[in-house]
Amino acid sequence: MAKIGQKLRELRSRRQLSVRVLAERSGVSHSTISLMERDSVSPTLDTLQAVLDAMGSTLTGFLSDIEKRDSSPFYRPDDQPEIGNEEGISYRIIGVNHPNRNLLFMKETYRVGADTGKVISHEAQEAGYVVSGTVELTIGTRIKELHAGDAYYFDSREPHRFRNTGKTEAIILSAVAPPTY
Amino acid sequence: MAKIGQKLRELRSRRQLSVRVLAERSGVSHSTISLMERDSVSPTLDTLQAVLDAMGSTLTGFLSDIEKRDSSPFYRPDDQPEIGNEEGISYRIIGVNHPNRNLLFMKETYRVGADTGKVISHEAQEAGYVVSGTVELTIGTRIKELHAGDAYYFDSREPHRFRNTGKTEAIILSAVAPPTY
DNA sequence: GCCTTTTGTCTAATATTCTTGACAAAGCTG
DNA sequence: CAGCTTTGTCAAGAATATTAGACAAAAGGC
Repeated sequence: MAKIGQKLRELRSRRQLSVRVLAERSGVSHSTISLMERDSVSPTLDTLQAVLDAMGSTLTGFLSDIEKRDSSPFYRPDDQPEIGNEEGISYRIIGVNHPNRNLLFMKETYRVGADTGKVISHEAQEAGYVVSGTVELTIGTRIKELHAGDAYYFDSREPHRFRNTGKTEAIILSAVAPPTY
Repeated sequence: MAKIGQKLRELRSRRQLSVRVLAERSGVSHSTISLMERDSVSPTLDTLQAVLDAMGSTLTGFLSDIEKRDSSPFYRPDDQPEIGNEEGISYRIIGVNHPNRNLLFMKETYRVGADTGKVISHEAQEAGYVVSGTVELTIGTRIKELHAGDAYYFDSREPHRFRNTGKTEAIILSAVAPPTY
């Protein structure tokens, strides 16, 4: 359960509003507000928005404060969730907890023979560094085999393809921005 | 109902995840995800967060995109919600829709005789300009009567008090930053 | 002091979200 | 084409959020 109660009450107190006045102004019942402030419910997006509206706040503004509060800047392996799906390819994200991220940083792992196939992404730029293994990278019509120490930087709009052509697992550290992701 | 469905589906498609895979990974049932993507429910904060987590996204990042989409930079009087409470005093906020606001801009209206009483705010700075009317402003131990054209700038930590000492309604335009508000 | 109003919380009933399981359509395999 | 898997959606029940109303405690008013 997201702990938004305290912050919610702070906002209300600062405005010197009673639970009931805020209720009437937001169109949400007084009991719901009371419950929310004590973290005994996980409010619906709509009701939370209604309450924040009535106080001149926004979901984004409000939640970014909340998320900042319990976000650590350190990420051990366990804190790097897998976001990919493809067979034999792992994308582990660094910085999940960062509220308003404008950078997607990942650790990519390719099994022997793994292949992304042709990919065309949204508008963004992408850079990476091969930590270990061998990866054949195709960008548009250009192909190159990259080894540990090699790197790349391209526009995600161009069709691109990663393929592990080596005999061992390949590891890449990469960054994408902006992360409309 | 907040229209998050489309964006949610975008995120999922981009990762080439099926509804069911995302369901398993997030711990949220497949049907719920389907419902969310078609905007037929207003999800709970918890479930939305769970789904976003599974895709390496965050509430803030996700919602700021959503709110950006339908936020107009223009605010007519009707779009300037009242956020105050005190008798005879109106605080109308400019820029409610702006997702990640770091400035609180307000139009304050004081009826004849209206008085805020002594106020001590959180850490912030505050500036304002008297548009019309007469306002007696107390900051710490300093008192001054301000008329149309006069202005002020002080640290919100200092106890302050606004009082309409004129014979007409007084109007102030003010700004506070940061708006932990 | 006594009355009234306002404060936040709690409870029972209602409305909504969420889940489990079933369904048809589309894609794949042979 | 038949059979199998995977796709997203739908329907009924379980779980949870939300509401209306009652309650006690605190705050004024006189």
